[in-house]
Amino acid sequence: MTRAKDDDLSGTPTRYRKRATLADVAADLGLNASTVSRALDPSRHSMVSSSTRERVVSAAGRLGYRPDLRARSLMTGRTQTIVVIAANLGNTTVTPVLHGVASRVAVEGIVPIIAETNDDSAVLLELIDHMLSRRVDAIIVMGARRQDAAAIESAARLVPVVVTFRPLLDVAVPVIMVDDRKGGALVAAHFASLGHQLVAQLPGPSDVMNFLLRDEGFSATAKETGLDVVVTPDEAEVPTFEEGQRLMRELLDSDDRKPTAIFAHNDPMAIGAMSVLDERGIKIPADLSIAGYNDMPFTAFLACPLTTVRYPGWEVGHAAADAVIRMLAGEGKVASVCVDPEFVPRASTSSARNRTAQP
Amino acid sequence: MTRAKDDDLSGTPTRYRKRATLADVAADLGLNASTVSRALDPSRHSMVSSSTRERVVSAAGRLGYRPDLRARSLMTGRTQTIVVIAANLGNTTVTPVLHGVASRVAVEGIVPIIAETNDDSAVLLELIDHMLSRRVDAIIVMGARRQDAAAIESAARLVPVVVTFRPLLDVAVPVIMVDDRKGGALVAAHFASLGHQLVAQLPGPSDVMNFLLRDEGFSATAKETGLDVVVTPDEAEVPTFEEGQRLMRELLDSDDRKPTAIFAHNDPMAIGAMSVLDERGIKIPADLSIAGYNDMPFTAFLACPLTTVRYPGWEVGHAAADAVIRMLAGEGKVASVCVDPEFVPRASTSSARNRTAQP
DNA sequence: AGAGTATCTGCAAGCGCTTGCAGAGGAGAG
DNA sequence: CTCTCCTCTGCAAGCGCTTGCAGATACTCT
Repeated sequence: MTRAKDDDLSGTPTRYRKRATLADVAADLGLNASTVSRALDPSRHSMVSSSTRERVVSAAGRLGYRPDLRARSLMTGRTQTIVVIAANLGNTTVTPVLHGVASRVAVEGIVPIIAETNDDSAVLLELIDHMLSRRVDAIIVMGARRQDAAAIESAARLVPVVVTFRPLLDVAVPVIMVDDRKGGALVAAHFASLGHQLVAQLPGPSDVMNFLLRDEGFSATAKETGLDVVVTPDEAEVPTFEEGQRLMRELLDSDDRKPTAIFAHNDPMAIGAMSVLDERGIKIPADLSIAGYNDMPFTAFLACPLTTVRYPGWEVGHAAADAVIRMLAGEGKVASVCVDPEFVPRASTSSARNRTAQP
Repeated sequence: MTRAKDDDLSGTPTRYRKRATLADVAADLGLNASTVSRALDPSRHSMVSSSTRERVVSAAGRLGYRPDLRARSLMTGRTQTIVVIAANLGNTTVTPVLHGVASRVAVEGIVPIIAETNDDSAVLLELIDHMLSRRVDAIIVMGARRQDAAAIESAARLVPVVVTFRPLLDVAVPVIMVDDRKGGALVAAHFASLGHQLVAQLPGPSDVMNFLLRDEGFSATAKETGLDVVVTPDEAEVPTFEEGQRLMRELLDSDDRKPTAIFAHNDPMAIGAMSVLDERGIKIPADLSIAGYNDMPFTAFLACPLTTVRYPGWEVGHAAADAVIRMLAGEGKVASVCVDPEFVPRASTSSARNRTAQP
């Protein structure tokens, strides 16, 4: 590999302009690079006479000078970068979190960069490693599974790290989470209040805390309110539309007693389940009530508007960013945060009273 | 500002471990940093004896050494980074594009980083500037508007830049686009084939090429097939659910003749329009046919499954990444690409024959 | 045995920036 | 007029890495 910058390009039709350096603008003005550096930095403005400052600014503009952030960060020790690592950007629930993060870090002059793991632990590890090599100032992990805890803690010895979106228990970093246990409880309480007696879940993968907690909250409240829960034989490998279909089919095809209300652990799974019910001519909510989780966009406009639980993503992202920024500022002990979800009843759940006997 | 790295942290409760450098592992082994550097780089492996190579690898592991990519890139001239700047990550259509990009660059050992403009030109310019300062190797712009062309061309003099997702005409960089003109034409042809005679559009903002082209394609084919098009008084400022509602209301409330089929320029607008129709008791497709654009997830499971046009996002992303990578490789003239969209008929459009007279 | 050739390692420069220190020059005080 | 102090600029080191070159071994061949 030759020294790419000048050589590689020289023979090719497309040429990219060489970038002006601090030394270039200094030379242009017969100044020293250090003076130019000071003149261009607002916080060191005052060390330079206003006349040279003006000359520097104009020359920098003329030459199209842009500071090289790599070189700068090498000296300052800060890259002014934080990275948020998401499992899957296609998940509409993550977007508000990203926006919450962006809105918090923007005021610090920090640019968040985003990376995606495709929900693959191996990719997560690689990405963490890569970002450490890149010397990002902090990491927000949005897509962790339980087995990732060790890697996260190890990264946390090097830079501030927080875990959010998918919480982890017993991890030695701040966790910014939504109270999914309460979310699950809300759904169970709703089912109970509608008079259901036999209900079931379409559980997401239990190695993701969110789903485990939804299950716990749902089950606990079901017990308290005397709701009978059909144990679902299987859980989704990934919490998707397709897996929702599969689980719904399994439930329908099993020899178990048939529940009158179903709690799908997220909206895509609920919609998958609804598509199966539609196939089989089972009416929602007349024959079967169904609730989802997350309040995805447009869930209000499905064939049957979906009862769900709103995930307060923006708030979560904001809190997560706030946590890493405080850690960056040297604040010693940064606390974990738990945000409340909000129940959103719609038409897909209804009273169990006038239900016909099970087929 | 003091030298942050060591000083700032020293007094605080949280301490972050100092990172091992090449010099550290060299010192540990009594070697020179250059030897360690060579031992750790697969492509220069062979310049170093296998015994020292093993010692180096083990010492590097023991000390937790991670190369500093900033410093490396300063020497190599490549950051191995490309950035994709999207307008809005909440738009589910962008995700497949991102995945297409990622899948193409991964094989080059390049990590794509993602940034978001919130569809704000000022933010786009800032972001481009920032990424140039960061010395990213290339930029993929996914959220451009017409007025951004100059800034994009100016960036393109420094690094490879391609424009995609929202194409720009007359911009001196490769454009990877979907043939939205054809997409619009497909919808008009569909309406004509169903026997509609009077139709209308809910247009997206015309300073975004996609919408302009959809309009052109739709209008041209409408003319060819003898379709009469009600001129919509207004266009959406942003192509959202809410603007879809607003435009639909305007159309319904105007004194114009009432169309029997509507082409909303994207799915969220179509869904907004549907919500208004639902409010007013207008049945889809019995009273009014409606088509959207993009084939967002779950549009098949709306109250009325939506006829739409699939946006081949993955293919677009892949092609865009391929273009910048070829530019990076010094390939002179990289061509623009135009990918075909795919028509997806569903239940929201139907024959106009047995339509009642207009109210 | 001596010359020639691989093979391996070290040296030092330099990527583009920041920053402590020192020096030049001018202003103000005595 | 001298001494001090302040303002402004330059010098040089160094952040952590790569890389051309040179030197030191070890190995082959005649």
